[in-house]
Amino acid sequence: MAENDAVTSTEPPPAPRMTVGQLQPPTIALPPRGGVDSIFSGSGFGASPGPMTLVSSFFSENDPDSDCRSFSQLLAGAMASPRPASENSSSIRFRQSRPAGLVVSQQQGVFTIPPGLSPASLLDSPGLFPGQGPFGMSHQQALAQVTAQAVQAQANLHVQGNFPSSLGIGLPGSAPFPAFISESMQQNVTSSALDSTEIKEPAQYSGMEQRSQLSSMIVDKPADDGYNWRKYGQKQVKGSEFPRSYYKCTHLNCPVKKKVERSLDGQVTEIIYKGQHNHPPPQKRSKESGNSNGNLASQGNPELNMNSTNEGMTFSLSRRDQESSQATAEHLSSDEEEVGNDETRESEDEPDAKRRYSV
DNA sequence: TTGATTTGACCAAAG
DNA sequence: ACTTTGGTCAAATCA
Repeated sequence: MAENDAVTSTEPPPAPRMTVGQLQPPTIALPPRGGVDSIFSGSGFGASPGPMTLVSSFFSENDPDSDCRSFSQLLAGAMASPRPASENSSSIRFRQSRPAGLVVSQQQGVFTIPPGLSPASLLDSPGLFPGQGPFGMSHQQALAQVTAQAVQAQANLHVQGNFPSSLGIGLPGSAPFPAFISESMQQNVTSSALDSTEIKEPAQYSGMEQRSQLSSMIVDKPADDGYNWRKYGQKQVKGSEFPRSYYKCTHLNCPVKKKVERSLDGQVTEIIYKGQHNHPPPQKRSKESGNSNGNLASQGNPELNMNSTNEGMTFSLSRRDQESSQATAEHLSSDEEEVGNDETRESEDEPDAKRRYSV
């Protein structure tokens, strides 16, 4: 499965995911499938506009080469240096990247942002920008910048209504984003902007202010999916140190599923949504609201990343990841060991996959 | 007692 | 065609 050295644009039909980690150009390639379209235009409900929009906006907007630091760029910087394509492979992604550093999935096409995450968290998270950014700015600054841009993008989206998807936060599962955003986005969701495989958004945000706003927003509403999920499986993914949990939307006919990877601490390293909700999110906080994936974010863990793709969105990055990333950045060469933190310790203790994460 | 979670096994897809 | 890995199922367990 890791073979896509190229961009995930051609990810498998099921759930194309975009990962941020990629050092690739900010452009996010969406699956040919129009998943995005479908998502947005498809079922209006949960179909969430993807957070990717948001993210994508920053990424795509900024050229990798351009001076603007796009999220991806920042990430890239954090990652230290782009790894060979082969490393980008999903399998490796975790190995090196994850523990190492950004949880941000290195999967191509998937880009992650802290999901429940609050941008603030993001900012705080050293993982993204270990030490100092390549650009000379501290990772926090970089994050701030990125966040600001993201926020801006979101804001713009809202206003424009074209971008609905970006905030997709409404996402299928629910986006870890601020509820209000999610809702708004959902309402505004339109497929127009998302039709194209590549989503680009201008990132012209002045910055800090927005960032503050965004942060506030996010902080206020950590990520709540708003949907109820039932766990139906868990598996240790090969390149990952953390197990992946599989959830289904408990709604009657809702086909939506999501994969959540959590670190030992219970922090979500990555969340991938698959499918679209056929129903409106139970806005009331169901038990799930705080639990499944969203709960992670809700839990207040600073770590969250979100990736959205046509059908699926991925959220990743966790505090530990960030931390790890930091460490990783420093010790890129030692891939898995980088995570010398709790997780590592636990991992060692329970090498096997079957560890349970209290959810 | 019911529903959710856990966990090993099975199946399918991809390499 | 085989091997590996991811995803899902289903029985057992727990709350």
